[in-house]
Amino acid sequence: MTIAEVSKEYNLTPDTIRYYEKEGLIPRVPRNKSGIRDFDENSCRWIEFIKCMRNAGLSIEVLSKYVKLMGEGPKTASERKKLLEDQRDILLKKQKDINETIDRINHKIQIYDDIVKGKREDYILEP
Amino acid sequence: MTIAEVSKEYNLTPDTIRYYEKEGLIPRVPRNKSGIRDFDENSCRWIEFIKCMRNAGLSIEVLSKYVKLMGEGPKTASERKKLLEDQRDILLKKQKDINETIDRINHKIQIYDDIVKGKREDYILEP
DNA sequence: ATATCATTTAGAGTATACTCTAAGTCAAGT
DNA sequence: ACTTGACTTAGAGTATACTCTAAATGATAT
Repeated sequence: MTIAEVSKEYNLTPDTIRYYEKEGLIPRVPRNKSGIRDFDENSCRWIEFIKCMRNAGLSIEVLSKYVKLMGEGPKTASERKKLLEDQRDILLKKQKDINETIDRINHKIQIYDDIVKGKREDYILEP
Repeated sequence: MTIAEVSKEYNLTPDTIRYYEKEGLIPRVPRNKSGIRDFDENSCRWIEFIKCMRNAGLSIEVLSKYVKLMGEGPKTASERKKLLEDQRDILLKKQKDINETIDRINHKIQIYDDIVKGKREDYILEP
């Protein structure tokens, strides 16, 4: 698979994919004789995995560290576990923050709905 | 309330608070005769609100827009409602992404736990 | 009166994560 | 042979959100 195909498949620009490889977010992608990347299934799985993690907000630095540990073999398993636990805890916190914010926003939407329908007066400058 | 007190109360640096005011994330804070900010209850409520929104990931640009609309009075109520609905939809998507990622991470943690306990072999370079 | 300390501003600097540019290589089509 | 078009690289540029610096001002303590 060429970088253009992978780009389309995962909706990431070729630049981003190359950047991810350079930063070590995905292990070295196989190349053909002229040095052009030829993504195999494993590379694609990595890209999908990294995209998922990035969508949730994990940093380039953390993901790079994780891939590095993967490359160092079984002896890093417990360190990888710790890293994932830390990131999960951060995501659980983020989940809480987002839930709280959604609730507040929904409450405000309700108020604006009332205002728009003339059932309520608008606020002044209060949040 | 001085900026130092507000900084402590909401765990934001004075620089960040000044930056938020400059970018219009909070309406103009009252000043004393020598030009020093003297945060009243309304300013504090705004800061708490903005902090909550920023924690959930709403951008400076969007929040600045929202505060600007607030300042323009009741006629912008429906525009504000639309803005909040858009942001809520983004947060709902983010929530989904995070849930998916937490599930995947938990699954991996389980696998690493087995590996660390010698119940399973480590993977090679698969995500 | 003077030193100390918090505050103010404008504007420069930093971190993160891309995104673009320029110059070059290579395979395929005409 | 030559153009086209996709790919390559290093490195510069951009967007976002702070964070720091420097110089000035004002209130308080000695």
